[in-house]
Amino acid sequence: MPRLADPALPERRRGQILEAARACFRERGFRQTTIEEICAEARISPGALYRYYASKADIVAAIALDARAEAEAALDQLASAEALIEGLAELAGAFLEAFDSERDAALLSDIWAEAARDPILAKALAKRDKIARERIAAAIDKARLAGGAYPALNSEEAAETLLTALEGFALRRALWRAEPLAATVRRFRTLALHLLKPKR
Amino acid sequence: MPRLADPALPERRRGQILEAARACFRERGFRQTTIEEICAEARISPGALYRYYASKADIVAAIALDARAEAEAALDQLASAEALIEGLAELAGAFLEAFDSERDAALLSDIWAEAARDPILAKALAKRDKIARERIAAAIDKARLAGGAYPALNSEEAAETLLTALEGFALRRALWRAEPLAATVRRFRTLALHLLKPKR
DNA sequence: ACCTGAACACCGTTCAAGT
DNA sequence: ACCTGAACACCGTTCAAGT
Repeated sequence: MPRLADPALPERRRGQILEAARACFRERGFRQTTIEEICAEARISPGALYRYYASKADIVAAIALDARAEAEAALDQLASAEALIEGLAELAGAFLEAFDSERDAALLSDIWAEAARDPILAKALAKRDKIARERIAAAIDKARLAGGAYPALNSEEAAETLLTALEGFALRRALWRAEPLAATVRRFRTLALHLLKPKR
Repeated sequence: MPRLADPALPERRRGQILEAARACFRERGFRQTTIEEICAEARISPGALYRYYASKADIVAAIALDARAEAEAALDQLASAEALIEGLAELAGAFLEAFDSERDAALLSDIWAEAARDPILAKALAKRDKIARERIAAAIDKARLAGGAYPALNSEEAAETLLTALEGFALRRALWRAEPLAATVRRFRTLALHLLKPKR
């Protein structure tokens, strides 16, 4: 009987559960998959699962934040990008791709629905959103010095408008998946161009 | 015992149920309200409710389509508007307002989450979306003749981008409700201006 | 033809008991 | 300290029985 438990166990279990949940959600969507199914996939009992996550919603929240973090890796590229517009287009591509596999589409709207009634998740999303907004605004300000953006532009506001449109595009793809991803990126690029750049 | 039943009854019952559901959703959100609560509010039994709606999801779908239809009344104003940009701003105001009361915020994301897995609802939303897109594109084309829009603009695509951003703005308000409605409308107006108008 | 409401099925969560 | 799995609570949906 060890006096100290394996200190890595909790993290391992949480990862194990999240991986299983992701697989199930992808297969059947958030509402259709049961805790029992996640448990089976993770080879763990319900009681054990609830030791590591307080609720099913808590599991979606964890997945949601992971997915956002992944998409935001593209923010780094933005800072070092030569051209603002191209950098933004790449950012859009990364974000759209992160939520584009067959079933993640439904996950995207589930996340928002969940956030609408879970203040903790909403706050966490808001925090990530703020980071993205600031980074984009900074990139706009930097580009402006080189004449790559309207001088009079409010960069904070423009950044938020771009993020807003990006979420909107992602949502549409989730529901209707009409066009190839590149076409959506091109639309976003056009928007960014009109919104930010003088002349055209 | 009448040979023919009251032919207005079904429609009356459906309205009665929808009204009750709306009240409950507004109060507690979609997932938190139970069928039993809707039944109590509508003064009807569960069995009777299921005679008129196939499922709880079916009820949200009906409310969703109603709300959209209401917001789209503003499309008529758009056609007759003197100035394109002002017309669009009014349209945005109407749409945002339709989903802006305390609890309708959550309803908005519920609708999308529901549509992500209910093809019937998704199709119905797509149909309404198409109508809005075409009307906006027509307004852009009309304004273009008077020099109110880029000559080279793809009006269909621009219309879709505007709708996309509008949905994105509505979603953000639903989650964070940071700013007054007029501020969001102003953001949307700026976007429309940059996207559509030559010069600025 | 329309309705009632008890019963059913399902699933998220808990907890007494094990090691 | 960590786990199991049966039991509980809740809720969407159905259906036999009424009028």
